[in-house]
Amino acid sequence: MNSTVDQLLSNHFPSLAKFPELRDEILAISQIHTFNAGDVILREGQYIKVIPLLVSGLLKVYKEDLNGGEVLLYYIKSGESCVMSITAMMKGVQSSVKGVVEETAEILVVPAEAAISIAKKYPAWNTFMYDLFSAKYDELIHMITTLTFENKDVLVHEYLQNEAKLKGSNTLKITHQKIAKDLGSTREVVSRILKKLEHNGQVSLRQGKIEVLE
Amino acid sequence: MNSTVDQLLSNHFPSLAKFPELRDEILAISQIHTFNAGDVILREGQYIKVIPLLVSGLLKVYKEDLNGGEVLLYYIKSGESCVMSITAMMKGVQSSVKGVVEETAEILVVPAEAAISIAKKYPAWNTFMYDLFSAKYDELIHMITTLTFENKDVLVHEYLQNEAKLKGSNTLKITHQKIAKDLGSTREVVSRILKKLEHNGQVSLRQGKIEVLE
DNA sequence: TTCAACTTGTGACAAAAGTCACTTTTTACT
DNA sequence: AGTAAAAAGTGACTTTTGTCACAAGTTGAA
Repeated sequence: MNSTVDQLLSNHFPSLAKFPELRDEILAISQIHTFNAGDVILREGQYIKVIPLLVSGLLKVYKEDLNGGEVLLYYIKSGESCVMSITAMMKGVQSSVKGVVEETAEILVVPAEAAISIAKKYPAWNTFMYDLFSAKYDELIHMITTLTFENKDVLVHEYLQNEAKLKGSNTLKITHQKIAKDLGSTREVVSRILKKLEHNGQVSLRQGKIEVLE
Repeated sequence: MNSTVDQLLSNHFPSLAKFPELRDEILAISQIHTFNAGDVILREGQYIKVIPLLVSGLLKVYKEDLNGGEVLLYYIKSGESCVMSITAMMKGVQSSVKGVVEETAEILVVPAEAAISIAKKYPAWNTFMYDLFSAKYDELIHMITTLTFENKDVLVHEYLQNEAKLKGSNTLKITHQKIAKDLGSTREVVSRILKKLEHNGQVSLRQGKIEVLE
């Protein structure tokens, strides 16, 4: 029984699934849920009751600003979990970020208490988390260097390249307004940068659609 | 024997020291070293051979830019360790950041292999690391929101407040040039912002010295 | 097809940040 | 006291980013 979840775990979280006891324990206490694009699965100020293991789809993690703005911090893709949920859970504090489903996501949901007990028993779980922490640190630090040393056109370009890579398509269905919101900028600024990128042959623009050429 | 290190561990890392076996294991394999202001104890591209536990003093962690610039990412203070060292060590990759001693630092040095084996045996070690990861995440994310939503004057002001807090004094011995370098900006820009802050009564300026008033 | 909603374009301007060249002040030392 | 080095001030200018107001285009549904 439960062979489907078993397979999902083996396919998408091999570093966890290769330890039979750990795998069995996760299978015993987790449930699979599907969320749709636009669903907000984690809100700022919310307490962490579950740890998500993303089997398929794509999430975006945002930090909200006081004045209604928000910045995209990083993505969570298949085979990953939410580092901010982990740390908030371990400390028993509220989430300081927002998690939004970008592409229909199948999520293996592990109850928080179970995750804590697993973390104590299985080094592999911690190793998995360390790797994840590390990857997200690198992303945050890269973002800081881009914000510090580069102009917005680099920020926009890297955003588009990231989107293309994570969505597995160079043709993005996205508006200038959405890009501006993700980057904490304004539509006009993004529009002008996109025109510049198009002029440089880096993208090709159509209404509601951007093709990433390089 | 070794009662000094024992005390340092108990005083500065209570969450680790309260577990006798863990404490003894750390004492058995760690050494205490003193570093002076200006010492670079971790370089970009360097492999991680030790995990530092900071007993006293203050470190600054920088990300270097291709064009000779650098940004201050966060501080490491007494009772903390270096998260980037931990993650780089666990993954066996080179350091992507630079660690510089800001104030004379006593550091308990744990060999990397020992740290790995400790992490497997003692949940408390991992809990300590999770807390640390969490704290540094918060700092990085706050930096990203400041860079995204605020002007440089807020960045400079927060920098000064941080320096004052971490150094335990509202009178900072620092030049405009140094601030500019830490923030990845230029001296003139920082000088003008400082003048503005002084005009607002938030700081008081003298050559090579800044008093943080609020 | 025709309109309404959404999306993008654009010019004019303001504000913020960076650059350059040079002066003035302060400090530390002979 | 005199002086060189370091630190800070400053004006003029450029570039980048943000803001505002409105025009023009695209799209999908009635």
